[in-house]
Amino acid sequence: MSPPKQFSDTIREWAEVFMHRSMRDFKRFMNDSGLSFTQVNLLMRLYHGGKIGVSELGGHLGITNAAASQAIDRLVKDGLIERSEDPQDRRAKRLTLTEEGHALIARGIETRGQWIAGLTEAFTPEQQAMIVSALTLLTEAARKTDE
Amino acid sequence: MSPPKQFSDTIREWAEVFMHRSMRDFKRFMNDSGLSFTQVNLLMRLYHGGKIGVSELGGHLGITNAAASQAIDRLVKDGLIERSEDPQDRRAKRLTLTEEGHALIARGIETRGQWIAGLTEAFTPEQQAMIVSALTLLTEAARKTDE
DNA sequence: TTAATTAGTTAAGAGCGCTTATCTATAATC
DNA sequence: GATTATAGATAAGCGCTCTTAACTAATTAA
Repeated sequence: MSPPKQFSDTIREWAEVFMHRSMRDFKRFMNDSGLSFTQVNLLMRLYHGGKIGVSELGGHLGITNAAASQAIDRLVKDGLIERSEDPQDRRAKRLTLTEEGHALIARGIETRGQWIAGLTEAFTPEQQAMIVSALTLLTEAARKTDE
Repeated sequence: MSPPKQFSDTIREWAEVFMHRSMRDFKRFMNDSGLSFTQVNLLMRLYHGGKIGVSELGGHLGITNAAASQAIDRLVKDGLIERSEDPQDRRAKRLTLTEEGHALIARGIETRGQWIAGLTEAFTPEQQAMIVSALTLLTEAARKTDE
């Protein structure tokens, strides 16, 4: 097999397996936490950081600011988000994860991490080191494209 | 930093960045295709292969057979799934992706693959080779745990 | 200071996706 | 052949999530 073909095949297979797995993980997380896809998405965005308002958050999620406001409402009631006035601009709201909300997402990420860690257990230390190097490169590159 | 700490940190960071990115990808795919999370999940399961019935499919998705039946109904109407009688057991249904359904999911996987491929472009050939090796190992290991 | 803009909320209504309960049809068991 | 079990579809109903439209309040521009 020629090198470029091997390269794209590898990536495609990886994408297939991991997309499939990711769906299962998300579904499980949604069921366990009782949250919708949009809600998890929203919490994730807040976890990822950066000041963000209601409308902008809705924009990222591809929904109207009305829908975002309602979704946030429910998450505030659930105690996962805190919504307070922005002292700089009293029209705007500051959205932050509560301790509980932060812990919830952290747990989700941790669970996913454990799965990967479990995958690598059977490998030799050399292989594990290689995987760590590769994932480090990919993570850095992904962070850069995150704008 | 001690080696084991570095290992778990690498995995956790990777999980964080890629979970975040995966959510965005799924959301975009859902919006573009006009499908719900459950529907994409369902199509993905069929794409992944293996004979599977309505109830079992629902079980995998964590929903009742009634819900699965309804979801399938909509996908059949959309022309993404074919539902035919199983000649072996006429109570059961054979569920298969139509050409259109298959192409839709393949396109989603392809898009994701392109993103990864784009990430690696900036790397040296040696780094790319390492990433390919690492992903190959991870893909194989993940396939094994997929039962 | 008045007018226009911006951030967010609220209200009404539509549709989706889920549940339980009921139903039909086929298959397996006695 | 009669009973029981299984696969799936259908119905009624509930709650969630989205939309558009109208609203309040704060900020910016004229």
